[in-house]
Amino acid sequence: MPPRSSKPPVPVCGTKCFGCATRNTSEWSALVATDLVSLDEHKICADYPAGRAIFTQGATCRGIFCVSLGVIALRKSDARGKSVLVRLVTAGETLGYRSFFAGGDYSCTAETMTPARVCFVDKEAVNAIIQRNPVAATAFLQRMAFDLLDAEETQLNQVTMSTRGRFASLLLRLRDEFGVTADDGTITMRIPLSRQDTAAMLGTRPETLARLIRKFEDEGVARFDGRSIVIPDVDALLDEMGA
Amino acid sequence: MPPRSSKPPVPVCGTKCFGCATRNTSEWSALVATDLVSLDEHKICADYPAGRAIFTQGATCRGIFCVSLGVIALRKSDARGKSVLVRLVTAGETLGYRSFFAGGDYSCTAETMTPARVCFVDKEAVNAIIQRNPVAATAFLQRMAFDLLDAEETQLNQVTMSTRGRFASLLLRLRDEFGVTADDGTITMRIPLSRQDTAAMLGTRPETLARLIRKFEDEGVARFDGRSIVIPDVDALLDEMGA
DNA sequence: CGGGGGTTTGAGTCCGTTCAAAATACGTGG
DNA sequence: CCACGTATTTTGAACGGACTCAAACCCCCG
Repeated sequence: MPPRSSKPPVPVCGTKCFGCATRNTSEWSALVATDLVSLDEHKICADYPAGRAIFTQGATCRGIFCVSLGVIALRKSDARGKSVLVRLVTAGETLGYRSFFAGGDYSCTAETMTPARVCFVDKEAVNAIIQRNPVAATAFLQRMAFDLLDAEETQLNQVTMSTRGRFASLLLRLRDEFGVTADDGTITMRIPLSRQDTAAMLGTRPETLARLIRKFEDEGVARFDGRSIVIPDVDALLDEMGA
Repeated sequence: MPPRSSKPPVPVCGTKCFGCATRNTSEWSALVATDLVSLDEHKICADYPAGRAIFTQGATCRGIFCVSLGVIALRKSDARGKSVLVRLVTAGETLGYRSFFAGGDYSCTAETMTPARVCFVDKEAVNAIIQRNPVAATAFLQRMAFDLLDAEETQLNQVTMSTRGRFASLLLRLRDEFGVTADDGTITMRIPLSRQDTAAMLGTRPETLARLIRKFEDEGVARFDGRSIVIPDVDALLDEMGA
C-alpha cells in the first residue's frame, strides 16, 4: 500500500524545544537547559501533509522523531504485502526509537494520518544526551517497557478475544485518545482512521469490520457516521469485551 | 493453570557473577569489576525444580532475575483464565525487566520448564548500576528494542499467517535454541514444551496442534516423538511458512 | 458529470473451535 | 518393578466465525 500523498514535507525553522507544548509528556521532559540547546541545534523540524510517509520499512534508521502535532500510524507488512497497523502515535510521543536502539533498519513504516509537525533528531545527538543524562535513558527504558506490556496485551487479546471483542476494546482505547464525554455519559469521537485502517488495527478485513459495525448499530451499542463515532453507553461496550 | 510443582527453590550460596558462564551474553557483559562485586553482594541465587513459578502475574516486582541455567516460560493470562505463552527465556537472559522498568506489578507469570538456576537482583542494586554505568542502560535499551521488534513480528505473523504457517515458523525458531544439525542437514531437537504449551505459543488449542502434527508427519515435513522432533528438510518447513 | 477508490452487502467456503470420547503417557504407591 | 489412577494427547464429528470472491453502492474529487 503506497502512501496516499507524495507532497513533500515543509521544513519549519526556528522552532525551540524549550517552548514545545508537548515537551513535558515526551522522553525529553527530564532534560536540562544545555541538552535542550543541543537538541535545538541538531534537530530538523517539518510539517507533513496527511497521508505522507515519514519513514519506510526497510530504510536505514538515522535518528529518532518527535511528534509535536498530529497522528502518525506505524504499519508493518510482510513479504506478501499483508500488513497490520501496529499502533498510533500522537503528539508528545517519540517515533522510531525501537529501530534506533535495536540498531537496524526500520521495521515499520510511519505515515501521517493527519497533517503533522514532526522533528527529527539525529543519532549522534540522541546518543550524546543519553550518555550524559541517565534520567533520559531511564525515560526511554520506561517507555519501551510500557510498549512491551502493551504488545503483550495486544497479543493476548488477539488470541483470546473474538474480533467483536477486540473491536469493542479498540473503541475504548480510541476513546482515551480522541473521545469527549458529555454530561450524560455519551462519548463522541472522530478518529483519524479509515475503515481499512481500523480493520488493520484489529487484524481483520474491511468486510468483517463493516459487518461488525452494522451489528453494533443494530444493537444500539454505537453509532457510526464516517469517521465519527457515538457511544451512548460505555458499559455496553465493556460487556462486549467479554464476548 | 497452577504451576506443576510446589517444591521450593533451593538457595545456592557463594556463586560469583564474575565466573558465570552466561555473563557475557547478558546485559551485564559491560560491567566493570566494582559493579560485579556490587552485584554479588545484592543478588540471591537459587535452584528451581521444573514446573515452578519464579514470579506470578500480579505480584509486586522487586527486582530482576538472571537465568544462569535452564529454560523459563513467560505466560500471560486474562480474566477468564485463557492464557498465552509469551516467550521462552534461556540461560544468559534476563527476566522480569519489563515490569521492572515499567514500574508496576508483574504482567506475566514466569515458570521453569526445566530445572533452573536463577539469580535475583534487587531493585536498588539494578538502579545503582544503571545510574553509574550508561553502557548497562544502553544494553537494556537494546534488549527491549529487540523484544519490541520481536513482539511486532509475532503480531504480524499472528494476523497474516495460518496456524500451520505459524507452527512451521515456531519450529524454525525453536531450532535456533534447541536444534542440532547433522551432516546431512537433518535437524534434531528436544523441546522443553508440552503439547499444551506449544499450542499456547501458537495461540491455538491442543486439538488443532495435534492435527497439524499429524499432517506434518503424513507429509514427511517433520517427525514427532513426544518432545523430540526430527526435521529431515528445512526447506520444506520454509515452504510451509508461505502458506 | 463521470470516474475511481473505499465501503457495504451477499453467498459460499474453509479453517479452527468446541464438545465428547478413546488412547496414550505419566507419576505414585504398593 | 508392576499396577493403578490421573492427566495429557489424540481422534472424531459438528458447528461457527471469519475469509474469499463478487457485485452493488456511495462518496469524494477531479
